[in-house]
Amino acid sequence: KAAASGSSLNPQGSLTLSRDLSRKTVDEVWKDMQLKKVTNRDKKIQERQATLGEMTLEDFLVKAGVVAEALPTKGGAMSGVDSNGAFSQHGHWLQYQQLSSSTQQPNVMGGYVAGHAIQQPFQVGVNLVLDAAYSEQPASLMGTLSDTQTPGRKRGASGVVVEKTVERRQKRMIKNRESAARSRARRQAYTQELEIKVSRLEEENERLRRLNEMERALPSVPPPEPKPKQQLRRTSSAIF
Amino acid sequence: KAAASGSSLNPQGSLTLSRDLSRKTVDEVWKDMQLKKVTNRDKKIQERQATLGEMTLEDFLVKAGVVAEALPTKGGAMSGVDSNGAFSQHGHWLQYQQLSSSTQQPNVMGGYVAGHAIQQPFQVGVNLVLDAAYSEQPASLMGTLSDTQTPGRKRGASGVVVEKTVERRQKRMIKNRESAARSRARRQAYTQELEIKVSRLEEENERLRRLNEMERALPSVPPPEPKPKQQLRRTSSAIF
DNA sequence: GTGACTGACGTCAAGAGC
DNA sequence: GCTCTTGACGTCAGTCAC
Repeated sequence: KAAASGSSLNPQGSLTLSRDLSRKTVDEVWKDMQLKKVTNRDKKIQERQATLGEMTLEDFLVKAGVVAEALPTKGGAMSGVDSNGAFSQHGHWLQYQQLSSSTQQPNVMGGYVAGHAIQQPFQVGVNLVLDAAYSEQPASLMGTLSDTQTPGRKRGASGVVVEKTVERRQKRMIKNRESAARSRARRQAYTQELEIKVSRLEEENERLRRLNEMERALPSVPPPEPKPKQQLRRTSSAIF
Repeated sequence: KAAASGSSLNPQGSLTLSRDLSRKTVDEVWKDMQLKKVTNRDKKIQERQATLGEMTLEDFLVKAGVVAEALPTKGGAMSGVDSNGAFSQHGHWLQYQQLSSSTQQPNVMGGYVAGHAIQQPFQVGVNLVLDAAYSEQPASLMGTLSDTQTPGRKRGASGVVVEKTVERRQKRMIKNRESAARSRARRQAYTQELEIKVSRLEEENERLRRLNEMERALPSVPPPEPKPKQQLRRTSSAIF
């Protein structure tokens, strides 16, 4: 295993290629839709169109019933998709995510479960999530602690507030997304550069070593041409 | 910007530390829950909205329906939760994730949904997921489409099938997670090594260069001390 | 085909800098 | 306070090997 990866690991002049370009097409989209992403769309929707749509989600969560009203966006949104165009380009639209957490914060909730752990082998734990939480919390057990966060206001105004919060958060996310991309690119460049540097240095090193040896052997002879190229000195002579 | 990052970018002997250990627990979970889950949840939702009509609804429906039947587990599951106990310790059970895609493939999709979770042993299944949310949808608008796709078998068996699929997928995910971690570690080590190598080479290079120079100056003298440090000679004599 | 590895992305949480 | 950046993680898709 390691070996295999090794090669790729030390690619020296490597890759990264077919990335942006040939991205996805149907499947991707599909996938996105399916998995998480589906989300995105929303995002956009929201983003731009925002308002309604956005809310909607929220609402949805909050109260499913309510929602009804919002959506007529439908198709439009879709097409609109790119509207924002920030980068529509081909691919990925973006995704959005959801919100969720919003309200809830760390602690509170208490419960919750899960945790989880991580790595290694096994564990499995399970969890389940429950989510209901959000929507409904009639919830069973957990309700216990919970519920309630957002003590005070909630329904009435909350919609608005929430919306705002969500929007904001989302925006941040987008920014961060871009930032991450930049960062990644940078890092990659850095690594590549390191590789290059190493090879250059190694080479140079070898050369020096050889030269040294040579010099030791026959002291008198000056380096024939260490760096010929360097030598092209003044062509026309600037006249200082 | 770049500058700032630069420093971090070229850390030379750097970090990476608190990694495995202090992992998370609650939050992770939380997050996952939130995000994905939610997402998923929304996913659905949105789909609708967004695309609107598209099938999502269907999914929804389907799912919902299915879910309902399949998993009434709800609470039960919850409690069951730890059953496996791998380690319950305090926390973590693990997360679950959801799923979505499963069956669907390109085309048809079927819907599906939800899933859930679990782990290992047995699962009991359930997971519930989310759904409930959905559950509700008697929804207004959507009822429209309808139900049913998945021509062939569906209800009856599907639960099982789905569950199986999900389980599998989940397992894969875990594995992949671990693998990714390994890969990451490896890569990091690689980078670090590169950095070290570069600095070593640079140093060596300098040394060689100097040596060379020296040698050129006084040909006859053999290398006085290639490695001065080694020599720590007498301190006090410095009387120049 | 199943499993491992990895490139790429997105997300989050800390931290730096303003 | 804010943003931007980055380390770390998880996820997905694709590849290579068994």
